[in-house]
Amino acid sequence: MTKEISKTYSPQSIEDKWYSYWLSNKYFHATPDEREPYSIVIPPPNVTGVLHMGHMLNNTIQDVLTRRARMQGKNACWVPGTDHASIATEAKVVQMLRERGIKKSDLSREDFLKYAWEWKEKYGGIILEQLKKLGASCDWDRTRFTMEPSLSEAVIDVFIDLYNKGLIYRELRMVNWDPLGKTALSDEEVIFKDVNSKLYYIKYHLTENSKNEIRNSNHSTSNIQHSTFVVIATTRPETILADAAICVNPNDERFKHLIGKKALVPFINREIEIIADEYVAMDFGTGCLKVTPAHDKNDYDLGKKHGLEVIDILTEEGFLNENAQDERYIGKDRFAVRKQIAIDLEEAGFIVKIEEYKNQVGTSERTGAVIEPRLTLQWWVDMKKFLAKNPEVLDAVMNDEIKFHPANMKNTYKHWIDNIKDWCISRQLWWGQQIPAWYGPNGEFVVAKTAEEAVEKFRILNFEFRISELKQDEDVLDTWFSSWLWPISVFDGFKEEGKEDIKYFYPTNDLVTAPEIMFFWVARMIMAGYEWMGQKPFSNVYYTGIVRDKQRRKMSKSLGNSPDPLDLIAHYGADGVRMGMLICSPAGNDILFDESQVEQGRNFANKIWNAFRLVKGLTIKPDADFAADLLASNKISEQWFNARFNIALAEIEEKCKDYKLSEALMMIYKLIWDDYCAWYLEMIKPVYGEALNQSTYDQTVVFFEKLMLVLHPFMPFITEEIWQELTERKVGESICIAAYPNVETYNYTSLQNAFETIAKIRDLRNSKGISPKEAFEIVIKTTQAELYEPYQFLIKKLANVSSILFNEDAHNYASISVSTDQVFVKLNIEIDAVAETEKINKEIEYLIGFMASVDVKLSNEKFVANAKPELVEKERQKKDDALAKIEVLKQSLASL
RNA sequence: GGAGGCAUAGCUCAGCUGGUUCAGAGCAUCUGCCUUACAAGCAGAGGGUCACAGGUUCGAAUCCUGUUGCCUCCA
Repeated sequence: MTKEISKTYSPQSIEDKWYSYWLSNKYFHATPDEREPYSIVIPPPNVTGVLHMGHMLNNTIQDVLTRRARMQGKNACWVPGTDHASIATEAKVVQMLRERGIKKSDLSREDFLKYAWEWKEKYGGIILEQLKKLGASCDWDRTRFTMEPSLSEAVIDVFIDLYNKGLIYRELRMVNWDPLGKTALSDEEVIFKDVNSKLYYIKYHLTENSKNEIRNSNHSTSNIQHSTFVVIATTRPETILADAAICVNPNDERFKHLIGKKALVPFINREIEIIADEYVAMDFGTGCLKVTPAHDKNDYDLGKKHGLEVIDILTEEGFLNENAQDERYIGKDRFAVRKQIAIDLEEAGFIVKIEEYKNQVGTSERTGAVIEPRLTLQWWVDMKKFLAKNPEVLDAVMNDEIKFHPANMKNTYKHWIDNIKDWCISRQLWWGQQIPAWYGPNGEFVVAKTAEEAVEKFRILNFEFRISELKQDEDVLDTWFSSWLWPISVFDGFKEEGKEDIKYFYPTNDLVTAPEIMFFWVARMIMAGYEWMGQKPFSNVYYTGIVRDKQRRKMSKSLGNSPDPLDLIAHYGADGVRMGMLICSPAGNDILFDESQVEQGRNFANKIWNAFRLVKGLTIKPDADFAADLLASNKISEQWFNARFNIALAEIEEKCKDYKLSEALMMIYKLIWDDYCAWYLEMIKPVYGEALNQSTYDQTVVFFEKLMLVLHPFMPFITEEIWQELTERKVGESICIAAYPNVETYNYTSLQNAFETIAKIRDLRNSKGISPKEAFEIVIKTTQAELYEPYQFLIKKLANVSSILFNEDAHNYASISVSTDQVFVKLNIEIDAVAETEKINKEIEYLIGFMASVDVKLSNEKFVANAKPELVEKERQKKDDALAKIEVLKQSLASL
């Protein structure tokens, strides 16, 4: 041994060393060539984001897939990049400015964007640097950003294209309004949360006229109350100031006489009519519904139907405006008003009762603000029309042209597609692609790429405007309106020239993402793929789970239960963290993250490291220097492991094909730890101070290399380190681009009985408290000595046995059963004959019972008639084996 | 309210078209070992009426029905 290898594996220096080696050799850079392509586009993280555990899981999986493909000879390309995340980033920039004492409203659009770009240059892309620590084998030369000029241009072109195709329209509609972000949101960006709130029962007095009319009418049947007021129930008492009507069900006997009468809104005494519509549920609340068209989607529809006035009492920040009429509330936040008005109503005697109530409120996915339905002019994509034009969007998923893993996600996808709503794509923000719509002085508009083109388009419509008269739409597009183009735009698929990349790498192979963005992103990429490429964007979608803590809570900053991935890597090494994340995270399942898993990963790395120490530390001599029986025994060991390896490799490939990566990794783990380390290395390891024969050593190194190749996609760093050290490598060689092993033919040698004998002897030693250093003599009673004879050397070595005899007298030995045979062990302590007899009798008893159950089956005519013949044969075999076993046991009894 | 899913060892999960590769794996636990690659280790062991109740079948963890509990998505 030339140099000392440390006893524990220390990943830190090794990881940095190899990552920069990989980068400088450009192993991850891919350009089209004659090989089969393999491509993945990264789900672009927010440009200002930092790496969290979800990213770790997601990107580890992508890296495993990419590295496997690369080693399997494909031209693998994993495209990294970031998303401009309009609302999230803008919110961060606004906050940064506020901390510096600058208000967004005091800035011009241009100045604000200058600050935003500065911020992006400073903090953007940190996350990509962090991914390098994880070992991500992205093609960094291809790093893209959704707001870089060429990608933005694609977004604008796509908008114009869709507009020209009649798939985009502008309309005044009720939208989800985020009062914090001061922008509209799509339905997908609204998260519903359960809240405890109160249901207020509020009196609305009837007008004097109405009261008189009721008194004078013939409605005085017994079930009519002659109240002078109606009672409504609401969870949002502040919105009474925006009420436009009260609505009852026309079939509701309690209120029939009130229809057409008028009531007064408390405090402001606005007269509102009592109208009738079957929409009102008679059994909810009081049966009287206040109608507030400006602040509720359903009320808006109801108001439209009945021609009601829309009274909007909220500002874009969610404060009450002049329309609220009551001085006490104007200019105050809606939640403050809710509290105050409840008190005021109560004092003024308008409150009948207040109940505890559980309901759901929509909140903004990005800012967390409670959503207000708000009537605004927005841009929409007509999704029904879009899907009618592209039926493949649903079909491809349903017929597995695009395969979802796990497959049950298909149902969710279908449900969403079947119930699709139009997509609100305009956002009242500045950070993003500005909508290419141009307005003339009187509100007339055209959609055009530039002001010049807009002038031209207006001219065609017979409007003569100068550029200075035109005003571009203030809004930007939804972030997802750029990310849905990602698999196309990262390969410059919208450009006229330079089509090599898109032709070669599109459609991509795999997409790895979280299930919660199936609608936001996955579905829309599929739409974009068929609309502009006429092809699916990817063939497989792997949905990862959500990373939770041990108590199943989501990892979040506020709970403080999310470890910093970089700290974990620093502690345990990237390989350890990757292994820990993947070892128990089947596709679609949430992963319950616990640091002990990462510890397991680190321990595994250490185990491999020590196997490496052993192999490197061996002294080697030519085969000629060794006895024939030892060489033969080593050959057997080699043959056995070779078989094990190939069997396992076939299974691993099967699992990977099914995207069952955690199961594949578990198999590799056991292959290395149990088969290679615990069995194989122990089998061939020379006794202390002696050498190993050359041919076995060579084979042992080959096995080790193959194991490193198979493990490399999962644990890239340690495998590279060992692979480089196992044998001489040329400059520029790397495991990254080494060929992945293929399943080869093998001779299977069953060491089953030998292994069982070893295990049982060890157990015997253990249970009797005998030191492993004490050697035993054993006698094997069997009719199949060939199952043991060739492996005597192994049995002696691994179980510390001094001599093996076959079918000799074994009086006063301890006995153990191995398969259908009986092995007798000479212990240097007194055998308790009574206890031994009892043990054997128990075994016989069990076998008799077992045989009886087999007999029941075999004597069942229907079983024999219906079951597969080989199954019946198996049952017969079982019976024969049991009989043989009983015979052996009886003999042992006799010899005691 | 609608849709889908899950329930197997203390924990996380495998168990394909029903039948000895059917009750399995890893971790955790327990016992004994510092046996010169590794105590981040070695050698072993114990743990489950496969949620409950029916049904189909010669045979059910597996198929069907219902019940209960949990989760996810949508409204």
